[in-house]
Amino acid sequence: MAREATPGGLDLLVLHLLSEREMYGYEIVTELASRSNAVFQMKEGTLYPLLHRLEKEGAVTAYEEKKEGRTRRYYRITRKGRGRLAQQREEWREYAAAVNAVLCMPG
Amino acid sequence: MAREATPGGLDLLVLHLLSEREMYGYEIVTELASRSNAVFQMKEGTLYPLLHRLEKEGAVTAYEEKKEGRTRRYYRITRKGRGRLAQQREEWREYAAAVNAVLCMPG
DNA sequence: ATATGATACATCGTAATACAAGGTTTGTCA
DNA sequence: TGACAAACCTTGTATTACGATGTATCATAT
Repeated sequence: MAREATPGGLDLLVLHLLSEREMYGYEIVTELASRSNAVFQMKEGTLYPLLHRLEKEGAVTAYEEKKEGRTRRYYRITRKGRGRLAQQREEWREYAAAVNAVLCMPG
Repeated sequence: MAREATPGGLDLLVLHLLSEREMYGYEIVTELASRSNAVFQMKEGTLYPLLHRLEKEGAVTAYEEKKEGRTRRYYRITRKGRGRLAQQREEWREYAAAVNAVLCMPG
């Protein structure tokens, strides 16, 4: 299908969380689980490569900080990242509507 | 994430169409495009292997028929296929709700 | 008469994605 | 002290959808 349609795009979820506040990797995993009522149980082997990729692409920046005795790597969304987020949000909306249309399900 | 959650599952869309009536491959492609307002433009390189897999798994059966001068391979959903359809429909519903929950979007 | 494009099937190689499995360090609590 | 949670990471692997390409038949336009 249209590649952009792939809503497996975890980018969308991660970028959205970071658009609300800075977070570190492990926190993203737990936050996703809690907000989705445990539907999303993102694995670390999925998240960390994803964050590194987003950083390389300039959608997020990162810095390390020691907090509560732990060294954490915090991520902050960039202007570019916000642009992508808006676009992916729209793609998700379109995709979901299309699936529901095919299934004859109400939005 | 949860593997089952992957709504990239085109199986869902294809099985749903076949649950309404028998269809042949090429028809599925055009039907998906028309119902989704051209959001879904499934490629033949995607569909045919998918149908073969569904057949091997016993979710559909197939038979060839000459109609309108063309030899077509029609697919019919099986009981097993209907079971899977119901399950995937539920998974889609759950997945979409979870995404919307994370994004703070209304259903 | 012939060329083009739509119909209809198919396969093969490739890129992206998420995961499983494994590993390290530090802190907390029994 | 030992176990477990927090927090980061990498490598290999399976799945998925796609691009490219191929074949054959039929309709339509030139």
